Amino acid sequence: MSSSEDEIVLSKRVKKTSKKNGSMTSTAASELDDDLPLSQRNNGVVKSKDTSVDEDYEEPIAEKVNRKRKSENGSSTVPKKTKKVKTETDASAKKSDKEPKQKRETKPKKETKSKNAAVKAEKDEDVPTSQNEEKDEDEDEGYKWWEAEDVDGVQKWETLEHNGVLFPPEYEPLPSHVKLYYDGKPVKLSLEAEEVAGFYGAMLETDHAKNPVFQKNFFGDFLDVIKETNGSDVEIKDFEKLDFSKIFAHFEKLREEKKLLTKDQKKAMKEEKERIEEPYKTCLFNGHKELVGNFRVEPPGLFRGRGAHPRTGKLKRRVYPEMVTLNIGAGAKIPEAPPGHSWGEIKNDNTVTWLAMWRENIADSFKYVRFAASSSIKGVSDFKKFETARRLRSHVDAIRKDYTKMLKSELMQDRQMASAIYLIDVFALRAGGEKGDDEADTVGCCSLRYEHITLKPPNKVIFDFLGKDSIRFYQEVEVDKQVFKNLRIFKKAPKQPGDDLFDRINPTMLNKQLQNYMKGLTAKVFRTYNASKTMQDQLDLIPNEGTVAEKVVKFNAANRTVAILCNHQRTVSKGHGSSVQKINDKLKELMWQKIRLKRMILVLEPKLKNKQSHYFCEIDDLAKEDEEHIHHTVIARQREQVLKKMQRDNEKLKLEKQEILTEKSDEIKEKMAKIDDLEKEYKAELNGAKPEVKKNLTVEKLQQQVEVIENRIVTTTLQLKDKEDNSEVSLGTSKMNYIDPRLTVMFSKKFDVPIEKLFTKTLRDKFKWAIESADENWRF
DNA sequence: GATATCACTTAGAAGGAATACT
DNA sequence: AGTATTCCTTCTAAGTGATATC
Repeated sequence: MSSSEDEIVLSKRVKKTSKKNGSMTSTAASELDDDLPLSQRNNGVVKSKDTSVDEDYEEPIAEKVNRKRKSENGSSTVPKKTKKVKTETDASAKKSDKEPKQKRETKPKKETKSKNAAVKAEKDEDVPTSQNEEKDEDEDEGYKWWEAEDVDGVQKWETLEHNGVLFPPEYEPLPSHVKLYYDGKPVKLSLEAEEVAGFYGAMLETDHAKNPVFQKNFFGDFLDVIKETNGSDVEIKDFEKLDFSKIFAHFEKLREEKKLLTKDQKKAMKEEKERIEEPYKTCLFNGHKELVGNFRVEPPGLFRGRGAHPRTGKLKRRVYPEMVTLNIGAGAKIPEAPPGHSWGEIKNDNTVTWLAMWRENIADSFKYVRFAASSSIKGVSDFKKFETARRLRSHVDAIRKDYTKMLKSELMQDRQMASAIYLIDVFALRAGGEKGDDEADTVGCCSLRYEHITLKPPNKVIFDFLGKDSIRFYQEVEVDKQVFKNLRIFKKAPKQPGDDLFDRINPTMLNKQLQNYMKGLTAKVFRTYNASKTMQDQLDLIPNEGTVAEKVVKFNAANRTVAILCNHQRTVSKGHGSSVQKINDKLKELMWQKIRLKRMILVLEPKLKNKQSHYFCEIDDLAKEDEEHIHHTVIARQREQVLKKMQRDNEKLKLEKQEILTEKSDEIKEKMAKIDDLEKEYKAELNGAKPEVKKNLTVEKLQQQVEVIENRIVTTTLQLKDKEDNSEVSLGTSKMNYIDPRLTVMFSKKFDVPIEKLFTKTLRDKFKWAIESADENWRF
């Protein structure tokens, strides 16, 4: 492809442009050119991975940036692209381009009022948050001790009581007739091995089970368990020869049976479940009852890694009480471990917020049992998160100005730093920490590699990489000229595919840099800030008019803009393609119905065709083949309906022991004959015959019917568009994590939209603090 | 001062519940 | 009334980032 060509062209351009740009830049460029990345200095070519960043370069930056630029006028040097890129896909967002220069606040002081309100609301809930009140900007006044103490997170609670965790039920063996087969022969397995076989068998029809890596990992671990437990009477060598179909069928059957339970049975089961869960659902936190989040220990199973995860399919082993550490108040009663077991460890650590913890065997990391999202402790930290993002408002101009300047620094490291911050700010990239070989290959800003961006002069960049959860990030955008130049330099030979673009910086350094601008500022704060800022801007564009439903639609459109900014996607549901097709077919059929009605009108009053030519102009729009196709589906559907009804009737008749209807019964024959007639009629119409008009119909009645159909066409079209727009965008994540909930509350109050329409029950619980503190004038 | 450890937030998939459709 | 579709919750994987440790 032309990409290598591009590169050549580009590197030529580097020299040219840098010369043109006067002495400053040209020195910079030449310095940058021979300022080789460490990885290359150390060992010739080698792949990236240089964690040893040259510190000589670090010193000057830290110094330089440390200065706080309070006196800055704050005129934004930031590229307007920010907006353009974000909103392009959203029709309703178009206008936002026009007013990005709303830099209302001159002084940050304003926010104190609403903030205090929020703090007050929290106090009503007895949230221990004395520090928050002071957590204000006012940077000039320097270091604030209480913030530091806060960040240290010294003490998170005074007292803590809970009942431990709920373990998953023990393994329930398969019935004796359900077996795994190998090479056609039944296999006798130990219970442990059978359980593992069951994990795979149950998911036989999923995509996971068809993934070769998943299969290989599963198979390896399965064999291990067999070996460990002396678990098989047949030597199993070849995965392909394993037949799980009987096991799969068994689980299918169980699922079916569960569905068929009566209402009462389901209710009884639910109550039983509740009863068992009851003790674990809540805990006592500083004497208050609080909900616990994930009190259930994760059951064993096969690890479902996302994307191309090297370990997907591995056996996630059962967790026993001996592996679990409980964290509980020193004076509290220690819950009893399940019979025959004991806890691994008991801690009384009040500097952390988890109630229990265990080590997981896939990545050897920790799993925690924590408070629910609605708990006060989570609420406080959520509140703080958004307040930190809000504080960024009064620093962001200076930060943008500074990194814009730093884009031209003579130090490679500074240029990388500035460019990275630019990308994080403008395109909402994540920080991008280093990842290991035993994880999926995904990247964020700092871990972007050569192959993840394509440069198209003069300033177009195409991003194409897999981000968190292996979600693809694909965007063609225009960037700041200097950023473009820098990216070109970062890609310069000898760098090649596989090499880090940003080989002089990492998230730790980047965050250190950001803290120089503002305390508590890290890369992720930019996502929160830009998401909430975008939401505020989008909400500002919505006129206060229309029905509640219409306003909700507009709110969702604003929400969608944010989701797109943050690249929150969902995989297109399995049936999406076909359901779009369905709606399209429905639309065509509606069109046909409308046209047919209009033809009928003309049958009654042919003169109208010329009198109201506009109204009738579309009657010839339908292509003959299309019409024929529609006729066909309509007729087929009617026949099907007759047969279906027959079947239903037959079931009743069977119960009553009466004679069963068949296709030869008179009743059915009669119905079918009618449909046959209709089919002939349609055929005749296709060849130019006039449609038959029922006697009682008048022009007015027909016109009314046309109107009804037209309305249905409009709503169906909208529905289709909405479906397509939303098919791969997930609104929930931004609503839950990025959009300051007080914005939603503000919208609810200002636009008289019940909060229930905007927040689900869970979100209302989680954001109680916001619902009670923000009013219709609240601003992010 | 690099690396390991730990604790926390953010994320989409899956499955169940609620609602719409016919 | 039964089924299809959408909405919501649960689950747990996958990030970020601070700190402890060697």
